[in-house]
Amino acid sequence: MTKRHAAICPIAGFLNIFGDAWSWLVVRESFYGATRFSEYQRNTGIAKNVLSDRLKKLVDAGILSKHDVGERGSRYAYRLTEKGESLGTVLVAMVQWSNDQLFEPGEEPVQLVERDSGEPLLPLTPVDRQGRTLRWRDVIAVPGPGAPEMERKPRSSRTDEPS
Amino acid sequence: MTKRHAAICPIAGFLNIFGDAWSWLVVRESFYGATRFSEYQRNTGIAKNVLSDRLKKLVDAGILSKHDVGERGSRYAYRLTEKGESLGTVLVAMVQWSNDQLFEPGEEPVQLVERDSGEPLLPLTPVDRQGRTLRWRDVIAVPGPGAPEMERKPRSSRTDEPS
DNA sequence: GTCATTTGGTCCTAATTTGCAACCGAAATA
DNA sequence: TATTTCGGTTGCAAATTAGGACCAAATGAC
Repeated sequence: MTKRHAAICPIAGFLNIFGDAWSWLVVRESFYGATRFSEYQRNTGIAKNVLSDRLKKLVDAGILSKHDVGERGSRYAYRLTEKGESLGTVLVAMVQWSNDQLFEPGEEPVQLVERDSGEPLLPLTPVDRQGRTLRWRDVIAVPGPGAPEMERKPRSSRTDEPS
Repeated sequence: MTKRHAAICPIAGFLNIFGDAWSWLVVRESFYGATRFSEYQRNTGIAKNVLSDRLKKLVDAGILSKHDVGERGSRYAYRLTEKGESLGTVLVAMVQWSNDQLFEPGEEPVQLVERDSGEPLLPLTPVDRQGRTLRWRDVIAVPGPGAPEMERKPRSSRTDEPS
């Protein structure tokens, strides 16, 4: 994928890496333990040429790393980097949203739990520096230190042209 | 977008709605306060026919609702539904990841803060039912009550053919 | 040593999706 | 009555995707 979105916005930056039908499914498979080309292909059904392209791009983006494993033939393993592992938050947020909004209670195909106890996770919740739980409606986005000179009005808009 | 991913996985379900270059940017604009066709178009640079298509699909998916606003001419306003508002968690997770991994410290273009105090949010953190903070590496996905009969081995794989 | 098999791709073509520009109808406004 | 604005639709060229054929390297079987 060519860079489509101006990188002046964290969401645009995120979508430049993951804003297509397949890249995030590859990330999911990596979290579920897939490492091999054929494994990604079987589990996602993605076309080989597209998978090849996506793996290259995820490696370029520093999400996955590619390792030569000396088994018979030319074999490689893809693994999540630290940068890739740190996507766990986003993955969990997506799974919780889908479980809540896309499936009936009791019909969730996947559940998130603590490894040892099997305890389910509570919904992710915003917390401030004092440790106080916030309501989502009280969380807002404001221009950060690296914001372009023309600042965004709270809850208003500004341009984000594709390149 | 036709349904590409089998809906047996929350991530696949999520990507069936948001797995393209533009839909999530429309969601972002909605969170930032955009309501009008022309506003989405200006702020994202998306082509009109594609925007028209994406808005229809987001309305169909129950993420946005379309309202006839009786201003001059035929004018409509799109607004996030409750289902749409509940995507805030995912949006925040994405923004936090991007700020951490895509920008240098001090270069973040957007910051998440508590509305009244201006306090920055802490990173989203998993918590169990006892209120204990968990480490991400201890959070795992297990088959849920609606899992297909063949169960997924922990951190292993299973098929997810596109339709 | 030779043959077959597996993995991890590349290449080609057809179908689909996108970007872009032109056009259009309804309602207000001049 | 003519003009403007909004929210689209339509048509076309360009880019991207899906699907299949093909292929090289490395091993194991014979």
